[in-house]
Amino acid sequence: MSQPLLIKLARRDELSDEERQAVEAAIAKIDMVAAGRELVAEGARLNHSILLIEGFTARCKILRDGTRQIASLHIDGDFIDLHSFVLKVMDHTIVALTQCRIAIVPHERLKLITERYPHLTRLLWLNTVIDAAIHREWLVSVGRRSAQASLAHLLCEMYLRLHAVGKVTEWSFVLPVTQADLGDMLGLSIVHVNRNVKKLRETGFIVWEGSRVTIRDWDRLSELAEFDPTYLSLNVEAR
Amino acid sequence: MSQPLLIKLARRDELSDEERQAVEAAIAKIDMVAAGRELVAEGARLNHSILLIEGFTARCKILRDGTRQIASLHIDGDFIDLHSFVLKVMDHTIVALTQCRIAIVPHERLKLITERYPHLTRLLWLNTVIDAAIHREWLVSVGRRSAQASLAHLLCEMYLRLHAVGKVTEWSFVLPVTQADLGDMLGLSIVHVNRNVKKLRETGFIVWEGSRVTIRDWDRLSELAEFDPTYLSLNVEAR
DNA sequence: CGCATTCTTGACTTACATCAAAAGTAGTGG
DNA sequence: CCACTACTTTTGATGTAAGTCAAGAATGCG
Repeated sequence: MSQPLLIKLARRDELSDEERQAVEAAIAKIDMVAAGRELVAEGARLNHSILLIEGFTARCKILRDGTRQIASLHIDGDFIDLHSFVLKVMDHTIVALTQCRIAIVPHERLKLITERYPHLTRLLWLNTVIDAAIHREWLVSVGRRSAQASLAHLLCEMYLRLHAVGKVTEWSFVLPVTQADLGDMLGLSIVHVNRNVKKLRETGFIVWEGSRVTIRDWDRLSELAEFDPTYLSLNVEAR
Repeated sequence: MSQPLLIKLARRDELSDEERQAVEAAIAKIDMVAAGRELVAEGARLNHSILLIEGFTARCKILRDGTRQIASLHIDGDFIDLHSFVLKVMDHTIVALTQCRIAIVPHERLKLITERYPHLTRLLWLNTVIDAAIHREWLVSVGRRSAQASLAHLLCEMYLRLHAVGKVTEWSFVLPVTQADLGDMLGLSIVHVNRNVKKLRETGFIVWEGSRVTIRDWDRLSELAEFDPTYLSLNVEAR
């Protein structure tokens, strides 16, 4: 149960021992990857998927003029390119924001899971559907929320997701992203991010020093962000 | 094979007769829904999924102040809330933009498919993963593309998707959305949409009269949009 | 210590929003 | 078939959130 993916899955539904073993058995090998490295390249044709065991990665699309849009952030236990199992050709890039420990899972073994473990298959499917729900929520931020509300929303999301895998202590967590990265997530310029982080700090709802964020007033922060955690599906259900 | 979902699946991988029958057998009943009606409400707990047989629907999130963000548009053959099969509680709303013919598919029958037809399960899974890819592409539009490029990108996407289910004749298709809807898709105001539709018309790459769009210069339109169709996975592969 | 990022702030510009109102289009019913 | 209403499209005038350019300060790293 050191495997954070198992923690993550067990947050959504009960897992049998057999299913836990099936997940462990799917892993072919473990690798370390340095910060800044590209884990998956857009256009690549893959025969394995990557499971993030520890670290932060970003799922992004890069435009011709060099600007980029980050579509989601991933943390311990996220099956970051489970997509490639059915997509075959990747439509986006995945980069490591920090040093990462990853597990390589051959598509052949995932196929076996779909043939033998329908319930586990549904839970993995759920994982990709939650990713889509996160994209939708980000779309709302970029399209309709103010810069300040978008930042607040991101902090609420990361707090809950990190909490779910045990990476929060006393309302405090590490978010190793630069303000340039934040701009690429929220569709904003660096300067505008900087000014709105400042405004958010001035509310006193959070303390944000370096890469450490501490939430001081969850109620008012989530109110400001109009945050509703439903999309993260953080409840145990028979699925 | 009247079922447009089967056309859509067959565009991505070969389907056996048994699988085709399994899809047909999953349908419990067919309903008609009037334009403007809400098909699925945010927060609803469902025990069936909806397959769109004919019509246009929008997947959207509604904010407190009444503004909304549309996260994707759906057409004939889209399994519009297959998500709910694993999510259980919906995080967004689905509205009918036109009159729609829909099929009701009980979750019980989908569960049976996951137990008996692993390959068909992977194809359905692929459907939800393509939805996520569409969200990502829209995120790029809203976050990083100009209003004009975003509009052009949307037209390219809808052209290819409608083409894939046989709803295009000679570069021409019907897109029954108002400029207010377009604003909600691209995170823009009605006025700004109107001005950019005008600019796009002036390029001569398209003709857009009422709800009918005709593409006159695909190369330059897709160039303007920086459109890459990879994300739609419109190729047959063993999945 | 020196170099490279990242953060911060100021000055100025621009894409897009808001407000307002006219003109076009479509559906309804008498 | 026309009159009525409701919605949609279009345009102008003006305001504002966010972008760009630039440069100094802080931070971190070899």
